[in-house]
Amino acid sequence: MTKPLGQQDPLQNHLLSALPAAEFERLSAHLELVPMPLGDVLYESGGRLKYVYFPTTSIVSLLYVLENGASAEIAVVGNEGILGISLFMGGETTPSRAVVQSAGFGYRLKADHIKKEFGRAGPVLHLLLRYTQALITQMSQTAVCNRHHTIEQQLCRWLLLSLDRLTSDSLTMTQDLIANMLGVRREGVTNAAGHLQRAGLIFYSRGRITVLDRPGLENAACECYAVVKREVDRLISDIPRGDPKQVLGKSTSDK
Amino acid sequence: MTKPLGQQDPLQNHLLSALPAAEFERLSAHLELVPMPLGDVLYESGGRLKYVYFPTTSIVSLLYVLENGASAEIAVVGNEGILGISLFMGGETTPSRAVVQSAGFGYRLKADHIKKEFGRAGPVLHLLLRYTQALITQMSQTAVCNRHHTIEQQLCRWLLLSLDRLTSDSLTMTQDLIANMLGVRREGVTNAAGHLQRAGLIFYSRGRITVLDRPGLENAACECYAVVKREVDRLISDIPRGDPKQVLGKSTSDK
DNA sequence: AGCTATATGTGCGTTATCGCACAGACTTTT
DNA sequence: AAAAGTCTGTGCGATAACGCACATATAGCT
Repeated sequence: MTKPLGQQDPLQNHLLSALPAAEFERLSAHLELVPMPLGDVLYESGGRLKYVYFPTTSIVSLLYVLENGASAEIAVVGNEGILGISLFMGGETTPSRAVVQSAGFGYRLKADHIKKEFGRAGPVLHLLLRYTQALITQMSQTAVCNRHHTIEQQLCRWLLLSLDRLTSDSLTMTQDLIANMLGVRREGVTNAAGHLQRAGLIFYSRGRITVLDRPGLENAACECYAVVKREVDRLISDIPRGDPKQVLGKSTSDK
Repeated sequence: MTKPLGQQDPLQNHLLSALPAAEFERLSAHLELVPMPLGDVLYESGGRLKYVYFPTTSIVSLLYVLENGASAEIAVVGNEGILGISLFMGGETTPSRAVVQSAGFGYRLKADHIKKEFGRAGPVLHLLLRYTQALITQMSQTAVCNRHHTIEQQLCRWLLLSLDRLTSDSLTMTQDLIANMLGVRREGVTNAAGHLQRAGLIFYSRGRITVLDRPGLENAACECYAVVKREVDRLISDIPRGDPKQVLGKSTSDK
């Protein structure tokens, strides 16, 4: 299911691939390929981080867990991003938990290395901050979405966000797990998923969901998906490899 | 109601007051005192920012607005913070709107100045990033809160967060406006507020809310308030004036 | 083939919130 | 003093999601 080690490449991660060659070389010496199995907890709420992670073929959920055990996903991070931003933001810890939602691989980098690199105040810093802003957008949009949209709309958004971070058009995830991510009942997901299946948008069976009609699914999703995607594209994906001007965001600046 | 100009001081803002003297001197030459009247829109969704704002006696809400006009507050910023983080994060714009929720004053700084200061990669950068992380916590906690807690719990959280950013124990805000902030119906707020009043926790009348029993209110609030407060304290307030070591977050670092 | 885990389907009463309509109370204006 | 505007209270049916209980279906194991 997951690609063999031989096919892994740090450049599959969009942040790493957007770095100028010099920066990438410096970092790549310390990048360590790691398998990221389903359910793996990269960091726990309040825990001290030892690494940052650059997913390549895996997807990771950021979860907030309440005292009573209830939880909700506040963002999804895949090959477009990085995990462990609190390391370079300066807080060292966060009240969130990071759980691998879709098994795959990623590269990790020791805390010291990312901090040192960040301290150079060069393209790496600027790129990571741009990504952080995209992440902030995703979190905010999730907050609004939780307030105003139905389970079905949110399920569509969630499926699309997850699929965008994979190469395949199907993903391995039980309705029970999805319910945990969305912070709703499993039955609620069953209802919504059943509805989407009867509408011919998806097909699912025992923990495997396949998207049959992507445009239809986008149509059934709330605007939140588009807002998040647009912002990630604007802030990250549109940066061509090794263009430090753009990475620095100085193209229109008046230095 | 609001303090006269003569009583205003940039050091009322916790970020500015946490800066080492040298950095503060450099910035203060360009700080411009501005009144921030109720309802003032500091920036619009997608709009380009000309300034960052450091509130002193005002409170500002970050709102996300949906296509159908529905909205929800994702964070509150007062004298502990700064508005316009997307300027230094590199994105230039955000999909959120910033509205003055409680009239007062603040200091603003031209976009170029904050960017230049940020580019020095010194204490200002590190402090602003720490604050940004606190803001991220607030946004995330809001997302979970929207999912799992009742209107009454959220109202308590909101009141406490707002009060912490004022010197007084009462605030000027109609239930209609609060409903807009929380993204719920006005009647829902009326219900919850009536309940809190009958319980002797607050007193309100035509747009003026006074907290009578703060411990009681904290008790009626969900944990989200405490989580956000703890994180802001940890990341910002606990930094003594002009201790660059702490601001840089290097006290435990292994340079 | 049979057993067991796990995944999904369904029904039903409960609850929180919504949407709407309108009544009362207080403030400001004229 | 009257009128107009604003803020708050209340009632009622509709709806979305919840909590729980249990039925059914499928995959994997022995």
